[in-house]
Amino acid sequence: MSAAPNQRALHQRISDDLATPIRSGAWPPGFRIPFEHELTSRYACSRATANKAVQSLAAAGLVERRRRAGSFVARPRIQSAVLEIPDMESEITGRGQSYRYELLSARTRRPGDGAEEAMLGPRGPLLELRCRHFAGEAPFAVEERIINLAAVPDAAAVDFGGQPPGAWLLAHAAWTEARHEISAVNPDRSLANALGLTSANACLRVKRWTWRAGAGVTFARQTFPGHAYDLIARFTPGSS
Amino acid sequence: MSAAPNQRALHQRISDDLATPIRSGAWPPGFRIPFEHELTSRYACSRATANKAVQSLAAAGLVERRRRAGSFVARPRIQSAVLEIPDMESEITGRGQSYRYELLSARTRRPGDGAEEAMLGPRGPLLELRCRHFAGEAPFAVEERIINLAAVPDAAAVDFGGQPPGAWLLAHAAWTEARHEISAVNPDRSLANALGLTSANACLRVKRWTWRAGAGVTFARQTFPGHAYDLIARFTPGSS
DNA sequence: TAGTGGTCTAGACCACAGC
DNA sequence: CTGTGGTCTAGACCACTAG
Repeated sequence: MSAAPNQRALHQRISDDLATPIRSGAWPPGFRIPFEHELTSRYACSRATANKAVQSLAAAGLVERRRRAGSFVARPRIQSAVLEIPDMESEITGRGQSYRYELLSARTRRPGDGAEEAMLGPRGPLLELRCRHFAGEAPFAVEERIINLAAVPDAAAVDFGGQPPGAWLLAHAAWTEARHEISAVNPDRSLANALGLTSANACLRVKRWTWRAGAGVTFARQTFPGHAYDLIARFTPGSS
Repeated sequence: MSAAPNQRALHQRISDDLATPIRSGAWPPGFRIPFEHELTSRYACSRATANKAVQSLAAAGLVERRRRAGSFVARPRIQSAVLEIPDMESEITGRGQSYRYELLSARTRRPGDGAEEAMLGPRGPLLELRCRHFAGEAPFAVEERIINLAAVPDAAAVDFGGQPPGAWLLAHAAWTEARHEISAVNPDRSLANALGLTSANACLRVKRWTWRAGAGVTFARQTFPGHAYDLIARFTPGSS
């Protein structure tokens, strides 16, 4: 006995056994799941193990625990979901299309007073890039990016004609916090032109700021033709 | 000794103490955090407690654990973020604007073969609603909704002129799984009219499907004027 | 007040990956 | 082979709350 998890830890098995009827709906919200002491006898385990199993369900939002009362199936709340933000290249190749990347412009400049870059906080000289991603022959997105060279000095020497800034940054600039804003916009003339659209065509815009240790690392504004791209968000309580 | 967590559990304190230098960036990705046995002596606790502290950081994605090697600060991966999906009313009142709701149409019909409702799976008679949410005097969103009466029979008797379907469903129809799609669209004439726009104005569209026990509960398609609404998504590793 | 979950311990064996 | 994390136990005291 004791640790002998050939396949699956016991606490994991208990947790799965409890999660199944919850996810299937067999145990409705408010249903009282077995007490820990019941689990200890049912599974012939210590209470620490039973506790770990139920705790993990609570952490996943599947159950709510109340002292003296027991643990109860939680009502899913609609307030959040996990948004998948795939890498541009894998998103495109995942659809079976060929991926191509093109640098449109690059320049170094001093920090300005735009609201978007101001969210990065104090910043040094900035590398400003404009590039385009293709899915097959069709433009898939235009990406406008600002890199804070004070936070990522190495970026100044990189040739972003050869690789997308997102890929390089992912490998070379760790961040600790990120924020995204998702909106629908009518592209301005320059953007519409780069995407092969008119400004009457709705576009999906994703803005992303990343910080490290409170200092802004980079800001990206990606614009997708509305007909070409959907963001997917899922919420399955307790993906564990 | 033993359980005496007046304020904060010891494992929580250890976890916080470790998370601080990670989040601040003082400990960079790849940095080896203290071994469990070091924590047991530093905090005068058992290994189970130290383990629980570090485990929670691993669950939050802040650290990666490797046998025989130790636990290391993880590199944040960009692939997902938490999307906040606020309730329509609280979203509007949260901006200091008054909220108003209006039912445009309601009818019961047999299931059809549309792709969106087909995602709900097998379904009985459907309640089809069309309604409008206002922020102050301005239309904020049009919501087109399908409710599977086989899954939520009570909905047939509800007066949705008085309350938005989302609010009623939240209270009366639990779900176990949800999926969202976010896109940018040009509204058709009817939609543009309801929103006080033209079809040249980009709109943000959120589609949401919810299921319970594998059976489709409801489908909602919300359309927002692009200039009026942004979705926000955050990723801060280990919000614990 | 009784009983649930919350937390902790001191020890143990095991699996596995570095060395 | 060594040492780390992974897991487990048998017991304990405490905090909170439902009744």
